[in-house]
Amino acid sequence: MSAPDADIPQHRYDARLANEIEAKWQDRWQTEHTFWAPNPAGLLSEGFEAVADRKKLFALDMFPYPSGAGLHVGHPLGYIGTDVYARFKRMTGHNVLHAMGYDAFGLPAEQYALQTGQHPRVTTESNIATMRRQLRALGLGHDPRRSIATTDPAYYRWTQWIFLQLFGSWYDEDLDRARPIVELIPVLEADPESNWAALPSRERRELVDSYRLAYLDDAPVNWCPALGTVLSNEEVTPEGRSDRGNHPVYRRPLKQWMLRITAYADRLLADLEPLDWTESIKIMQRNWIGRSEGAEVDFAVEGHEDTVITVFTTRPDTLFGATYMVLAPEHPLVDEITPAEWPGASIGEDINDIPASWRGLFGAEAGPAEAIRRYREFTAQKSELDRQAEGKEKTGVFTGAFATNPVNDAPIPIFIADYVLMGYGTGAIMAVPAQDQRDWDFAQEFDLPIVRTVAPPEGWEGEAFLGDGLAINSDFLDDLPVAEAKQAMITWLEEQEVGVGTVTYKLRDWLFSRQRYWGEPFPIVYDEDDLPVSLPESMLPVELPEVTDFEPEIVADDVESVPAPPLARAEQWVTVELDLPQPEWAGDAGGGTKTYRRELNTMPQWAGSCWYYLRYLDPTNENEFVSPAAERYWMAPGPGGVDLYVGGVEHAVLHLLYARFWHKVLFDLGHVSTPEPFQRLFNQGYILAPTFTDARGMYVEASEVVERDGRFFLGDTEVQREHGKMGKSLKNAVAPDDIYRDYGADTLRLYEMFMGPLDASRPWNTSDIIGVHRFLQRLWRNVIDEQTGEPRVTVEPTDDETRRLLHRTIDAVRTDMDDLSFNTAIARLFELNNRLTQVVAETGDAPEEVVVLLVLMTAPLAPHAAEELWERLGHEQSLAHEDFPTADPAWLTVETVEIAVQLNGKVRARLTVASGLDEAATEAAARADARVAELLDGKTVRKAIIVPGRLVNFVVG
RNA sequence: GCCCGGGUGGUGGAAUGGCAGACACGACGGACUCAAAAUCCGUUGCUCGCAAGGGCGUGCGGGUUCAAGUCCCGCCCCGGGCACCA
Repeated sequence: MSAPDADIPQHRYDARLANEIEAKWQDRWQTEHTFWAPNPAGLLSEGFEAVADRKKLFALDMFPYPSGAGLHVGHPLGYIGTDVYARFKRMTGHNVLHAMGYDAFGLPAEQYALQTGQHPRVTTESNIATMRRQLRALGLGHDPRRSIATTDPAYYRWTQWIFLQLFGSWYDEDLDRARPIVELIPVLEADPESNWAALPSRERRELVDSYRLAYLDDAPVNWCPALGTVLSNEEVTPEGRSDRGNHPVYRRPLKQWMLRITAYADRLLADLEPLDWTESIKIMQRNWIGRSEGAEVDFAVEGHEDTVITVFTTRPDTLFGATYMVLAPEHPLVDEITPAEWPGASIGEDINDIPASWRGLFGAEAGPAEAIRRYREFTAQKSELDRQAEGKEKTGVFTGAFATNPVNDAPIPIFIADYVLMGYGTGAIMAVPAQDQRDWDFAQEFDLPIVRTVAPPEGWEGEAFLGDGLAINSDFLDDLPVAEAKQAMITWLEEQEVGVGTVTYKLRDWLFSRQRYWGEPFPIVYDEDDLPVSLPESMLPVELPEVTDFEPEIVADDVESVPAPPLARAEQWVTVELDLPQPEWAGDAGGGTKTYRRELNTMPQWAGSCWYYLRYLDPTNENEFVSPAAERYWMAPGPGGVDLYVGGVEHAVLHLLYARFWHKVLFDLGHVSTPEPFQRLFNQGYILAPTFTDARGMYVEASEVVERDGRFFLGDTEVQREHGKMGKSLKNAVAPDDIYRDYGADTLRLYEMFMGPLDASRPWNTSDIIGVHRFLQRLWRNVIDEQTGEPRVTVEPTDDETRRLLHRTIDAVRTDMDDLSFNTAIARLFELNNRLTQVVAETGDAPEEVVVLLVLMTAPLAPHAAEELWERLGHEQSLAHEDFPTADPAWLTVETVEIAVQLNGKVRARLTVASGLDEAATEAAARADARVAELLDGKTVRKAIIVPGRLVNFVVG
């Protein structure tokens, strides 16, 4: 770059020429529709006959959010990987679908609107344009007709339609699948408990609503009054404040839309097994679903004949060791069971009969109710951070009530404590300190009895024993190992009707509404009874109303204030006159034109990304979300689903779980033909880069830091180097545009693929880029005369050795490409090209038989340069659909091989022998070698290990 | 704390239990050049040795095996996930 232009040959492959070539081919691919993937039928079927006999391949990237900051070089790693794979598959007999769309709803555009008054749609469209430009410059082979944005009404119309499918169905536990809601009515009619026939219309609707896969519930949400919105858990800091603005965030119940994902817990778990995903992602999903087998046990409360407290336990076998009980502080039965006075005090005995610690931290004198009230106050104001900092420190308070242990009728005290969570199991536990460490810690703190019911191993000096052992102190369970004891206890509980074997999940139903503007409106209105009514399909899409003021309604910064979603500001839109048909089963309610109130919440950002891959299949269909023909063609063959899905591990749980859930609902309702959406999932690594922090620990702009003698400076101040994921927040982003400018897009593609295996994170190092750039330059120079720009190839056959390397390379590159091992594929191409460079140096020309195949092999990785070489070699058509080279088996064999000769496992000599020798011949050849004979001289060979073609190991005495 | 990944030259990385370090960057030497850049050729794990040749070497300590980066056991460190889930 520093040399004067006059010194550079006009046709050298440098950044200038690369940019020219790249712009040219990006235009040609666009005008020639090179990457249009034909559907079998319908609007996008043009050209299908030509590929009808090919296999389909659906390669997919995780849906990007078009950020205003533009891309950095870390973003496209996965996109390049899928593009290389897609191009390779296109050259090996596949009809390849590869497209890119934009997950464009979401908070950043809305917050930008708050600051500037610019409508989120304007911001979003501008961001999408920027991202399209940056991705186009990478030469990605996407079908441009299939590029969609979630914010497009023609797209979110179908997101709303899918919501209507969820709203319009229920989960049949007997058939273990979702069914249309109309099929619920006969079930309710047949159920004597439902009393269906006698129910008035409103109660029928409420009953049916309680079965829907999309239902309304009072769910606790992260409500931030200062920002006027709910926040996702990710947007709340560990201190319980808003990530943006540091405002207080409160947990408070609000009526919210919920999706019944828990109905699918078992299927989401079981169907994970056969998928071609990494085990670690499967484990993360399994943990998130959190299936636990155990039992529910009913405990009677002393003095309250009609009250039972149900606990969930995974260890019913330890019931004899349950010496107390704990409820979550907010458990609904707490107030009911709490007596007016501490036991003992009421009959004139000394209040001090109850250990002081049981009576809580404050307010003991005023009785148990006050002690509980104070404890609840104390736990409510504890932040998440406090709770973590306290670690095992257990707090709680005695309710004053006792329960009866059903196995031995022993009275056991009932406590409340914040180590029991209302959100899991039944919100109540039987505490077994001998077999549970948390219960042990609590028992120590509160001087509660500990009864071992599983014999710990000899010499056990630990506290709670969680391992397997024989039951003790457990009457009819004694001497049974844990698994058998569990089963025996469950049988007993069920016989006595005081418990039942059951399964519990950590997975919660999905809170699906947000008090935001920039999201999909719900296709729901409310009638005069405040019950939800779905809008008919013909009214879709429900378009976002235009508002000019995005400022949320700032209300008092306290827990009680009621949120007003931004859509409430669209006053003309909020109410609507409609004549909506009532379902027959709802009886005589409604009908006729009425005033309805619209749902003012919007859907969360996950909604659009739950099904975008299906819309890629048939993006312009105005009658269906996807045509059955297109869906079956691209999704159904083989094991079913997307053939390759590449994305970051940050979506290991939420997106992948939500999308699988929606897919299963659509599957149950007959809209898609496979139970799982993504057959093969591949997680690409991150691009890391050095970060620099100043004395205050703040990140400084990495590009402005200079190194001097191994130390780093920003101006005159020294800064500390660390490493982190590349990104705006760490101020270490490298823009792809800079790399295009200095080297070209092919070099960037090749570098990102060469850095290391696709699934590993790797540090960005701009100085390494020159290596892959040199490869392209050398390849170019081997094919093209740098002075004239004309090809310099010969039809003369090459030498046998080069030809063998050529075919070995083809063989290896094919395997590597299939395995997504692009870094080793590139290394193979380097080797072949280096050999070609030697041949050119020796003979003055490049043999065409090598050049043609090398160019084709390079094409998936560096497509622009390969296309240009291909054209200059005399081809008129793009090589995108050419056949990838096939190795000739005749040239994969070698005449001689070098084998190692070891003595006692150490290599002492190497020798060249004919290939294909058997063991005896190999040993004979080794012994015949002079050097080996010398080594073996005077030694006794006790054993000889022969690995033909590899090595001989003489074990000598 | 629990559950996953991962520790290989100066650097990124490569190796179906069978010759550790392919390929690339960097460094060093050479050719070309007035010179530099670019390009091309060579050397490059550490170490002892003039050499021939030897010793050591894949986070640490053991083990299995004719043979271990790879398999087993016990640790250390780094990255990620979950976290009072009964």
